[in-house]
Order: sequence, then C-alpha cells, then structure tokens
Amino acid sequence: MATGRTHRPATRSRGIPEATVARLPLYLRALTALSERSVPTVSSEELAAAAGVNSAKLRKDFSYLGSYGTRGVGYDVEYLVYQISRELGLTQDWPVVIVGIGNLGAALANYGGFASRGFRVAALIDADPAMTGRQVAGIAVQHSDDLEKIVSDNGVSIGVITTPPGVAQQVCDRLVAAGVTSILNFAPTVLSVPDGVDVRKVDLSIELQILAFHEQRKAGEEHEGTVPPVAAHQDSSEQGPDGDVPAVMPA
Amino acid sequence: MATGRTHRPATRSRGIPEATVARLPLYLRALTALSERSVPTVSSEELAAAAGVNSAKLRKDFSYLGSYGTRGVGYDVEYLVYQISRELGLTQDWPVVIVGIGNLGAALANYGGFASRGFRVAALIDADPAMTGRQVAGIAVQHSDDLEKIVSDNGVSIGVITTPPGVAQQVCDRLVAAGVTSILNFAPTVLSVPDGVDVRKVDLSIELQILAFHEQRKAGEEHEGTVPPVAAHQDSSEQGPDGDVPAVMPA
DNA sequence: ATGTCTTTGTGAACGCGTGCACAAAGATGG
DNA sequence: CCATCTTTGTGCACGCGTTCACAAAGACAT
Ligand SMILES: NC(=O)c1ccc[n+]([C@@H]2O[C@H](COP(=O)([O-])OP(=O)(O)OC[C@H]3O[C@@H](n4cnc5c(N)ncnc54)[C@H](O)[C@@H]3O)[C@@H](O)[C@H]2O)c1
Ligand SMILES: NC(=O)c1ccc[n+]([C@@H]2O[C@H](COP(=O)([O-])OP(=O)(O)OC[C@H]3O[C@@H](n4cnc5c(N)ncnc54)[C@H](O)[C@@H]3O)[C@@H](O)[C@H]2O)c1
Repeated sequence: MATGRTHRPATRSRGIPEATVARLPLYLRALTALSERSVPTVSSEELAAAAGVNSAKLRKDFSYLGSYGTRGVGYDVEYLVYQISRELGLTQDWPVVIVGIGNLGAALANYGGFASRGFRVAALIDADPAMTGRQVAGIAVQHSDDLEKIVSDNGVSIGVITTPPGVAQQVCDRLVAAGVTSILNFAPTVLSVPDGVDVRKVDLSIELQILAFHEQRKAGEEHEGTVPPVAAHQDSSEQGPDGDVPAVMPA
Repeated sequence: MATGRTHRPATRSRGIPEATVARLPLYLRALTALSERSVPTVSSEELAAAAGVNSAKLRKDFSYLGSYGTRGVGYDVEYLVYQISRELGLTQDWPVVIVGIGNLGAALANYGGFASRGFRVAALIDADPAMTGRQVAGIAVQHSDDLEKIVSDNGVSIGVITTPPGVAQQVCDRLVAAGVTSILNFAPTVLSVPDGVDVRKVDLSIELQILAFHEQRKAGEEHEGTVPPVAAHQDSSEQGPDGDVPAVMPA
C-alpha cells in the first residue's frame, strides 16, 4: 500500500542543483515583470529583492546556467528570460491532462495562468458519467474509460490528479501505464510510482498544519518570557520554549 | 516592492527541526488511517513505508518528540496520533479566513478536508460587491471593507489569500495589520511581511515548471546514450547530458 | 531466570544548500 | 590609455538534513 519512492538522491540534474531548479521559476516571474516594464538590465541585488532571495544565492544559481551577466552592469533581462525559459523547457508546449473535474479540478481548468507558460490543458477527465461531455473552461470533459487513449493520442507526459484520495493511486497507475512521466498530485495520498516518473504534491492540509505548529509556538511565547517576540519566518522558524509534556505512556 | 524576508534561519523550533515539522502531518495522516482500521501498534518500518519516507528518518523525527516507542514492538498508534496532534497544535480550533472567493477560493471553501483537522472556515471575504451576501459552501461571503473587523471579531490568526496577484500584497498587509500572523498564499506573488509573520505559498505554476524541467531532461536522455534511463525522482532528480548552449550574447 | 529475537533510539559520517567576503572583470569618465 | 567604480562569479566555511549501522532495550518463549 502506497509506498512512494523512499530514496531521493537529490543529486544534480545536468549539473543544476535541485534547489536552484525550484527557484528558477521565481526568477523567471520577476524577470517577466521587468520585461513587461521594458527594463533592459537588472542587477543581482535588485532581482534578488524582487524574488525574495539572497543576492549571492541568486548569482550562484545563475552561475550554474553559465555566465550570463556583465560585471558592473548586471543581467540582460530579455536574454535571461530566454535562457531560463529554455532551461526549464518552457520553449516547448506541454500538453497536460487533469483527472477529476470536481471543485478543485474545475478551478484549475479555469485558471488562466496555466496556459501562460507553455502548459496547455489537453483534456479533462472524470469518472462520473454525468460529467462526460459537459463543458468546463471551454473544454469537453471526457470519460475516464478513455484515459489511455487520450493520453497517448495527445502525447501527454504531465498529468494532474484532483480526484478523491481513495482512487488517486489507481488513477496514477493508469496515467503512468499510458505514458505519463510527471504527475502533480493534489490528493492527500502518497503515490507510489516506478523509477523515472516524477511526482510532486500540493497539499493544502499539510501547509495549514505547518502554519498551525508555528502559530501555536508564537501563542506560547507570549505568556512565557523566554525569548523576545522578535522572530521572522518565511518558510522556516526558530527556537521556542517548551510547554507541557505529560509523560504519560499508554498501556 | 515585494521584498519578502531574505533570511531564513531555519533553526529549530522548540528543538524540532523544520524538516521534521513538515513531515509530521504526513505521519499523522498515515497514523489516522491505521487508527481507523483499529491497528493498535505499528513499526517504524511499516509507518515509514506508508508515509513514503526512510524509516531511520522517521525514528529520528519521532525522537525529537520524545521516546514514544517500545523496542521490539513499535509505536502505539493512538498515542502517537495524540502526541503529533498536540505537537502540531491541532487539539485546538483554528479559525481561518479565505480572501478572494473566485474559482480557487470557492473550491477551497467547499473542500471538506479543511475542517477535518481543527481548521474552521470562519469567514469568506471578497471585494466584489456582487459576491457579498452570496452563499458559498453554506457561508455568506462578506465584503472586504469589513476585513479588519471580521479578523478581530473571530480571533483569526490564519489567513488564506486567493485573490489575483496584483492585490495580494495589499490584502496581506491588511490581514497582518488586523492581527493575522500566518498566511497561506495561492497568488503568484512574493509577499513581504514583518517579522513574526509566517508565510507559506502554494504555487501551481512553479510546480509545473519544475516538472517540465525534469521532463525535458528525460526526453533528452532518450536520444543521447549518456546514462541508462533508470532513474527515480519523487521530488528530486539527478544528472543529465547537456544539449545545446547557443553561446550567443545579446548586444 | 535466561536466551533469543525484534525494533527502537542515536552516534557519526557525509553531502547539499546557504551566505560571507573578495578578487577579477569590465564599464565609464577623464 | 589609465584610474575609478560597480557588480559579477566563486572559494570557503558552516550548518542542516539524511542515511547507515549498531548497541541497548524490551517482548516473548522456554
Ligand atoms: N477542493 C480543495 O480545495 C482541495 C484542497 C486540497 C486538496 N484537495 C484534494 O483534491 C481532490 C479533489 O478535491 P475536490 O474538492 O475537487 O473533490 P470533488 O469531489 O469535488 O471532485 C472529485 C472529482 O473526481 C472525480 N472522480 C472520482 N473518481 C474518479 C476516477 N477514478 N477517475 C476520474 N475522476 C474521478 C469525481 O467524479 C469528482 O468529479 C481531493 O483528493 C481533495 O482531498 C482539494
Ligand atoms: N484557479 C487556480 O487553479 C489557480 C491556480 C494557481 C494559482 N491561482 C491563483 O490564485 C488566485 C485566484 O485564482 P482564481 O482563479 O480563483 O481567480 P478569480 O479571478 O476567479 O478569483 C479572484 C477573486 O478575488 C476577488 N478579489 C479581487 N480583489 C480583491 C481584494 N482586493 N480583496 C478581496 N477579494 C478580491 C475577486 O472578486 C475574485 O472573486 C490568483 O492569484 C491565481 O493566480 C489560481
């Protein structure tokens, strides 16, 4: 039952650290905004501020792509947009299927920003016969019986799963068998996939629980004068006092 | 404009590493499933498999919470559910507001799994007068003019932003000024917040771009016989061949 | 009580990611 | 052509996170 790849080598991909890859879209977004304002060049300091990262980190990230900057001047915005887009594979079109057209699936289908970066919703798939043929975001929903055919006919390699958790693994298996090699999973399930298939998950519930953890800590700090309430998190955290640890053990 | 905290100490929170905190919800989910099947105890090996992590990592994670296992037997499921819930602050109720009731905001409001873990949708807020008063998921949408009052009246400390990116920062500022100290941001924007406020972001576009990066690499590998196509990613990646790097520099 | 067998808890090694600090590169002005 | 000034690219050190491997702890049978 739901194993999921245990090991994550987290090794370099084409020499580019995974952490860097995860930040490239952030840089790209900031650069695109600059491009739209017709800003010709930008310094690492400015761009880093816009992307919310350390400037040294940004420079090191770019150094993995090559030496695209000019000392004393900065980076050419248009050129960098192109380089990062190419590196991320956004210069080509990526057909995507969304499986499970409920609340969330429909919202994603309606999401405009989807297509803005080379991702095209190739098909919407649902198991509910009542949904079949219905138009969502201008696209006719197709029945999941045809999943394999839809995937192969459209050359889909990226699948988005927005089904209930109970069927997510089996939907995943079918997608993979049909040729999908990248999956974005919104269902709260650990997916098990063969080697060579990438899975990324988006889990609202987990995010909220992490926030709750820090929230609880902040609330605790107020009463116990341990550390001054000066603390910044963006995604991280720091120390905190204990509270109560009822050392009761069950039978 | 939009700076975002640059530094992330990523230090221990109450002695618990941030990476561990992020996995606790995963363990909790697996444990809850076991609990529902009335499984009394579970070994680190079994639980790790269910959560999709390394068993040594799981044991080390639990060791930060205390010694809750019994050697030769494993962990008491119910007890662990309680301990993790308490640690994450899920034994109390967290009122949450969602700002921006469009496609995504409405989907989140309708999401059942929201309330299942101590999170309660206290209010839905939108700037569109046409939305005001409309019922979404059984809750009347309120106008954003009343944001400050809604937050303080309900003692809300967690806010979810699902507005268009252009207004996300100003909505964030108002939430923070009103007393919100944790924000879950779905808008593709880097939010700038004062110290003491946690921000977590969920960005569909970034996830897809990361998948595209690896997808592109896989496609490239097929043609160039560099490394046998045996490779597993869950969230990571590995090496890959180059391709073409047109060393053209712009003016 | 003693031995065996299972499973935890953790010491230690290692690798990745981060950020400081600075030398080198190149632009710009005289 | 030289001096100055800005900004990149990176060497280096440090800390967090991961994983291996194993001793200790306890259950269970005899
Ligand atoms: N809605 C949210 O905000 C939200 C947030 C976080 C996580 N999630 C998760 O996302 C998933 C979808 O949530 P939702 O609110 O849209 O649920 P939903 O019930 O509204 O939609 C699920 C859809 O999947 C379809 N479906 C069921 N089995 C299928 C199958 N085998 N093949 C294809 N389609 C199938 C159903 O017909 C339905 O249309 C759930 O796993 C949920 O836990 C949702
Ligand atoms: N829909 C998706 O699947 C999806 C996916 C990824 C990211 N996003 C992001 O999530 C956000 C919302 O997406 P959406 O598709 O729901 O957009 P939407 O346009 O359907 O909804 C936005 C809502 O915010 C409201 N709003 C605007 N300004 C406001 C303000 N100042 N205060 C309060 N409410 C305000 C609007 O009235 C509207 O109801 C966007 O930033 C989008 O980029 C959406």
